[in-house]
Amino acid sequence: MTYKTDQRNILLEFLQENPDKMFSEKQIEEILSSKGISRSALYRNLQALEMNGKIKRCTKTGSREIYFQYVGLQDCKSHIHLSCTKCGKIFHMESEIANSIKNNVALSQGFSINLGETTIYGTCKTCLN
Amino acid sequence: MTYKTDQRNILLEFLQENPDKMFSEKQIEEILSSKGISRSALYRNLQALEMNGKIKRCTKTGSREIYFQYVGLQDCKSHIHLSCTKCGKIFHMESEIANSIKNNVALSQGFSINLGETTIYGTCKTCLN
DNA sequence: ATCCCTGCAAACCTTTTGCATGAAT
DNA sequence: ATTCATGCAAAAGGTTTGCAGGGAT
Repeated sequence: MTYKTDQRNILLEFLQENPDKMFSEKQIEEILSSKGISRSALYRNLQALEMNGKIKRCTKTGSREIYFQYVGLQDCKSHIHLSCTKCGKIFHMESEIANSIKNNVALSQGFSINLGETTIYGTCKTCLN
Repeated sequence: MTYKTDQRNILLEFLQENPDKMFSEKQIEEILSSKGISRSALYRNLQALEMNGKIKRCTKTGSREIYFQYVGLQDCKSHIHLSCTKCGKIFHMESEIANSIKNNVALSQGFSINLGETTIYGTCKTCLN
């Protein structure tokens, strides 16, 4: 189905080494330009990674740019994502908390939360200080 | 400083009437095209509204588009939205439940939820049957 | 009268696509 | 041998900008 290529490895390794940081396409291209990866390959691979749920695209408040963040390290279908609107980072909510919220909402609202699809917006611990 | 124009009123009224929903620029343009607003005016006014903190730009998981959401109403800042992915309806979570979730997440994750900005996805009571 | 806003079109920037070549399987 | 990915360049799409005319104050 998919072949392993140098360009893919370069991109994946870079993203995996920086799982908590956010990069715009521009930044990624700049950083990886020396390693030999064309813009079209970059776009195509970013798309593929997004389809596979390995990366997420998001925005920062105040910025008009789109950022990518690696979220492939955990099983994202059983977690709620916490997205900080200040710095743009995405965090995984502990699954115990997520499940207790799910049960709470199911009981009180009759609404069944799809954990993997929902993102909660707010301000993260670091940005609160 | 700023003048009140027909175009601005059209856009603002539209957004205020749909405070829970997210619209792409394309959608807004399509909806408002009949009312007479040019694309450049739309872009400029969206930018201005964003600067004033009246609207937010955000992304949907899986979509490559940018969406705008009106967050200027006091009312919407105090509740979480529940969006049913089956029928598309949007519900307002009871504020008691929303607040208990907010406190729960603050304590356990150190993350301060912005209630008005977050939408939880899942299936509503009616669609579960 | 003095700004500011609009609409148009051009410019600009970002992303996608077609195609031939080369690599992975 | 077949299939897929790449790089290039062109095309397509999205956003910004300069400017002249028209409104808002």
